[in-house]
Amino acid sequence: MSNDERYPVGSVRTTFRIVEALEQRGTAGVTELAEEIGLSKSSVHKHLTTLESLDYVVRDEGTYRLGFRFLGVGNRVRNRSELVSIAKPAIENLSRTAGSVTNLMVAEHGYGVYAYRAGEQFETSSYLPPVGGRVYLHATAGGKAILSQFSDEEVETVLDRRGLPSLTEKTITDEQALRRELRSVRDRGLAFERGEHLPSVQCVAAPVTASGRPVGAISVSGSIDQMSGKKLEEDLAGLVVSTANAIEVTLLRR
Amino acid sequence: MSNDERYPVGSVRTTFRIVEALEQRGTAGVTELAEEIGLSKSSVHKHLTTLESLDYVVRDEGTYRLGFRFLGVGNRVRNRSELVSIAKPAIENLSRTAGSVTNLMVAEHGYGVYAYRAGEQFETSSYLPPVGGRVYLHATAGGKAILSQFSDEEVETVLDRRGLPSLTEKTITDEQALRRELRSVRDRGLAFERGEHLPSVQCVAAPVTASGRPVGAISVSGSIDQMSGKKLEEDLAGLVVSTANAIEVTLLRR
DNA sequence: GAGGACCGTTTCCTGATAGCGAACGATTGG
DNA sequence: CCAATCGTTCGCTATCAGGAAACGGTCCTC
Repeated sequence: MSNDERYPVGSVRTTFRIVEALEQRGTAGVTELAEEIGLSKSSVHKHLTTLESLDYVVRDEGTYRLGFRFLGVGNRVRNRSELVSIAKPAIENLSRTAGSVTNLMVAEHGYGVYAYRAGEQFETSSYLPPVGGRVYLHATAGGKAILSQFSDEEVETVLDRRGLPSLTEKTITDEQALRRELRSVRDRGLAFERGEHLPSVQCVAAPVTASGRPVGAISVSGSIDQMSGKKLEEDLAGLVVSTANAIEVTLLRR
Repeated sequence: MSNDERYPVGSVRTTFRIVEALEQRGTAGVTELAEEIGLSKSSVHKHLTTLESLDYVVRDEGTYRLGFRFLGVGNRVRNRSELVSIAKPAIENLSRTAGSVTNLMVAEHGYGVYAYRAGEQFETSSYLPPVGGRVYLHATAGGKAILSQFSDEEVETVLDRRGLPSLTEKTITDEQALRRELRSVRDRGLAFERGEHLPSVQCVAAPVTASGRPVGAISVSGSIDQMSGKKLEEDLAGLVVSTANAIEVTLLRR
């Protein structure tokens, strides 16, 4: 076992390597997984047997796949979050008035995670990161909205961990440029995303804070031909900010 | 570690014990978890550190909670399922025409799992099992619809594993009575649930099969005062059956 | 403000075990 | 019909998962 300081229980790391390989492939066999992970067949088999007994993996005629139990855990995590339950009706409203996809993003481990989304039916053309999916904070409107409320040191920690990878030709990859952008976001209370994450996706977001700390961000996204110019920069921007404010007020009154 | 044949990698079982304890509590400390699981504080701490490095757990000021990463895994599992992607628009339609909550249930490890739900806004009063939640097959309309397509031996396997626990005073707890009920469900292609799972919930479901095997069930649920008599037994029943049939046809044409 | 109780964390040790290699049936396909 | 490949089983052994105890910090309490 790789005895990294960060993974004191090596076999847990192994198991989640297998889980993540299964997550990517959808369905896979023992040999296939063993080769991918670089483990012996027998070890992989032991892990799969254990995971199956725990109901996290389903054995289907000599092949394996992840079970729906993960869906249960994931939904429980989400439903326990006070922020999500408060933001849910708010962004559903926002989605209806804006006629666009709206998201709640939270930050975790230096990534942004889409915790909830409404109005998926408005976006049929372009591909959006799935709910629960992790994205880079520096390349998304919601991510920049959250980062803008972080201290300089906290931003530094995120950059050290995740870097500034380029996702499209418009992604901000220079740290000084990002710092400038974050100052502007902080001043306006608004973040825009213009093809920095996905080439044809535009986005506007506002941070949600509780007692001075950022707890998430509200965003509206759409394809580049759906929203631009005044609609994006004024109409949608105003809606996003007022929704974020409404959520903040409700968070206080809980 | 308990050296059960079914859990060849004991520490994986330990880790998921911790995950499930965290899932129930929402947030917990090391000592609390160690007492619950019956493990030493240092071991629990090692597991939590590992899980945090893997981004599945979040450390928040000396206390721990599950991360949203589980939501990502769960959604990926769901989105990979061909049945879900086909059933999704169908049960959304069904929900609108019926004006009720509709569900897609699949069977896993002898339990029923709600894989997808539409029209949650129609049900504000009574509590419904969450999406991803696991329920007993013998006590739910969807579960009985699925069981009705199982062979006698398969039903026996499920009963051996999960038993026939009583959930309300109307739950079927006698095996012979259940077998009779399943025959009736098979004959009609329809299953009803009248307070057998939750006292005030009524439900009607139809199985979805692919090449003779049950792959899931479509159901409509509502509180007892919303649906009963003719509405439940004729109108909704017909809609559920035709939706299930439509899904079966699409499954064939994939 | 001193004491104590509790917390999360770290350290060190040791018996249990995670991972390995090899062998075994079952299945497949040339 | 045999060769290849699959999932599975079986012992073995070096490793490590788990335990006990001590540590440093924080929060009450008196």
